[in-house]
Amino acid sequence: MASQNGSCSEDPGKRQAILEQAIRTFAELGFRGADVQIIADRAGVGKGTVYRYFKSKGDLFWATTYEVMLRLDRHVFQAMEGVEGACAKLRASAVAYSHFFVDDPRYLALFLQDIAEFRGSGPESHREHREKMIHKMGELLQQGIEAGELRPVDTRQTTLALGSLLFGATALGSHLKLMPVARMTEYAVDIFLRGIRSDVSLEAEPSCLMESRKQ
Amino acid sequence: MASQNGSCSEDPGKRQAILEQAIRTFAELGFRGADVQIIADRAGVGKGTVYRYFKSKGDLFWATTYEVMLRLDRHVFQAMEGVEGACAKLRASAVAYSHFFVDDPRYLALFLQDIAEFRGSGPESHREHREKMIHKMGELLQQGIEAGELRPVDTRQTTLALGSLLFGATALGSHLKLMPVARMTEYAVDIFLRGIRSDVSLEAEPSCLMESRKQ
DNA sequence: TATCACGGACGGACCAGTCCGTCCATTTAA
DNA sequence: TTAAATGGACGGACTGGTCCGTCCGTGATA
Repeated sequence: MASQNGSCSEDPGKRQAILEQAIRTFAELGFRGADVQIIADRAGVGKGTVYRYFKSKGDLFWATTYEVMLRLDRHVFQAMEGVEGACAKLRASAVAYSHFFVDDPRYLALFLQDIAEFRGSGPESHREHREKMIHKMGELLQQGIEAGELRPVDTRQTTLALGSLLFGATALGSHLKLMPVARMTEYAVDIFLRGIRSDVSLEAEPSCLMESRKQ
Repeated sequence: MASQNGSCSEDPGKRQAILEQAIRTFAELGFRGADVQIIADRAGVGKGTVYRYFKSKGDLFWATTYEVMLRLDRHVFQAMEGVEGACAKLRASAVAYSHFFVDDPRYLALFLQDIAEFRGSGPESHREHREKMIHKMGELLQQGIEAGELRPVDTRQTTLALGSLLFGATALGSHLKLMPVARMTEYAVDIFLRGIRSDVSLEAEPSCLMESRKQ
């Protein structure tokens, strides 16, 4: 994923410019559809220069998905700062997650490319980072359980289930256009939360789903 | 999606053979990676023959995704036959859904191609069929609500949320290989069900998630 | 002048869709 | 019943175009 460097001196600004245009171009045209020449043109460099900073087209692609992973990570965990309570934190993370992809659909396109084209394979670094994010979410759940706000669920499985829900809602929602993604996500997360909340917590603060019973 | 026919006589068997090999090849190599020549070779016909049965490579691709949609539909709704109760039916459909893609990963690859490459666009027929499936699931939820087994949730939104969960669990699960897909799906659906079950139904038949409280 | 980052022309591989000659099944004529 | 004629389904060579990765000439810098 990293630039292979060798002995040449590299300009981080130029590297970043190429990366940024790669995100844009891969998202628009897909991995195969994206001509490296276009990325070079957009970044204002020659094609040879692209190959100086990145070993191959594939390498460049991995660098872009890694970059987006980092951005998603920052975005989601920043959104949880200052929020109190496990349920509220989870909801905040879900909202941030869906906004991340709705605000910039290129990111979603890139992730889908990754999965569709490369079956989510990719360098070890990607896997490691993913594992780190899963772990962080797991800890958050654990705190919620210890605080009595959540039932004692399996934290890893629950994290993966929540991740699946968010990914599915975002991917399907964005593409099938059956309903606004943000609303869809919030609704789905509410159901999910009601499913993992402790009964005590449920009585204390009924979810919006409960309210619909009045209808 | 349909073969454009014109005035030539067509052999349904040959069409089916081409379609079958197209599923296989698109799944293995992706839309762009799949050479029509390979599909032709595998189906035991000439390349020209492929273009006799399908207007273009894209047309052939739509025909394959439509075919898979039909199979998924049959598979899921067949699994619900003879099952009593809304929750049990939903669980059965979820299990069938995940099995459909786990048993034949080509189907998942095809769907992901569809979303990644074509942004879920595609002929009107696809949209219509999808809408029909959503409607059928919605009716099922409605029956569960009327029977008092489920809380009075919005059936369409809930269907979409469940669909998102299933899709996400299958797609992420299959590719990230973090956990067996079937187990992941069952777990996620249990959480989901607990979130939409009526309290009465919950007391009567505690979900497996409840049991984990004993730990 | 020597060094080196850089750009872009180029080689070669690959592929969608077309088009024409072949071959087979069916029909007509003897 | 056999032989010739006809039409159209079929195969695959071919064309026009695309795109990856390399390599070499150029211009900036020290």
